[in-house]
Amino acid sequence: MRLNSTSQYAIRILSYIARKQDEHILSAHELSEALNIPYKFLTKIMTKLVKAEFVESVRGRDGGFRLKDDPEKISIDDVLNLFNDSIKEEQCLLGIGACDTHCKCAMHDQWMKPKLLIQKLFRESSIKDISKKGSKI
Amino acid sequence: MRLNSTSQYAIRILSYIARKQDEHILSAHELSEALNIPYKFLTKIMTKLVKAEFVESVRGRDGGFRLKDDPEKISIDDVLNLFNDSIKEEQCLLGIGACDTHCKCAMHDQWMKPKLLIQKLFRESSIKDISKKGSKI
DNA sequence: TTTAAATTCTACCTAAAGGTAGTAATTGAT
DNA sequence: ATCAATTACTACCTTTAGGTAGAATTTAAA
Ligand code: SF4
Ligand code: SF4
Repeated sequence: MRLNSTSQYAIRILSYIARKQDEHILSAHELSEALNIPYKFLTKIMTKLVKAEFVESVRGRDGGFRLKDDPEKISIDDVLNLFNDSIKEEQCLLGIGACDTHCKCAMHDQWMKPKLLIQKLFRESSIKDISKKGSKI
Repeated sequence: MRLNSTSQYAIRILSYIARKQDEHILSAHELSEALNIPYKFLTKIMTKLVKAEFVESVRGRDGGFRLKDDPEKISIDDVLNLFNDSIKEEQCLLGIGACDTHCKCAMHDQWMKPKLLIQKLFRESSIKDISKKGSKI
């Protein structure tokens, strides 16, 4: 019952870039060290973020990464979707799925509340929100 | 962001046994077919449930499984704990952990609400609750 | 006492997540 | 032109979750 590591890394990466990119462009080495993410694994995530057009890369010496869009335009849910890790409408607690109002497990209704809260949290939080000064990434 | 298959299976198994055990003892074959869980995988889960003393087994011909305790005494959280799948106090959204009130990510406070709701749901729901007639398992 | 239906044990297999290694390509600075 | 710092690409490795196979053990009934 947790986000997978790759999604967690991706959110922290984007958030860190958002916070620092006005000072200087961010290299994979800096990101790896600052965020304590294995370098080789980080570069793998970066190429996914580049292909998904969340960030754009500058190759060659003095290269690095910067956000392609404004950080308030990227929601957490957008990022999670890239890694198949968001909470979908049909998300089921017991893995049966496709139940309806007449036939459902006893936990279904209680499961809706936290589920909707999490969906809302992911959809309404942007990378800008979580990159605010003073907050941990 | 979901329960692992093994936990889901275990909850459904216990719930099914709770509902049917007054009629007859439940064999692995019946459970496997009724719940659509691969037979060999189910028997593996059953031995864990036996060792954890959620169910007791009757070996040999006409054997099977029955609950060891009253179904209202087994909470969903108890079951999830057996499979390292419950939501812990320190459960973190971004995987950084060990943050405090002064230093936390921007999502921490919003994450508390759904997290507490889910904890409550798991702790206050028993196998009896979810095995009620008319509800899917 | 044999048989068949059941659980239990040990060992293995497969797929996915998480992570690593090495090399090629790009590019600014010297 | 060369070099060093950088991203991009391809391929592999390790761990964990999920699942399978087969034989051993137990027991009620014929
Ligand atoms: S009723 Fe229960 S089993 Fe059915 S879809 Fe909802 S959570 Fe899943
Ligand atoms: S503040 Fe954020 S990163 Fe820190 S423990 Fe809470 S959820 Fe995790």
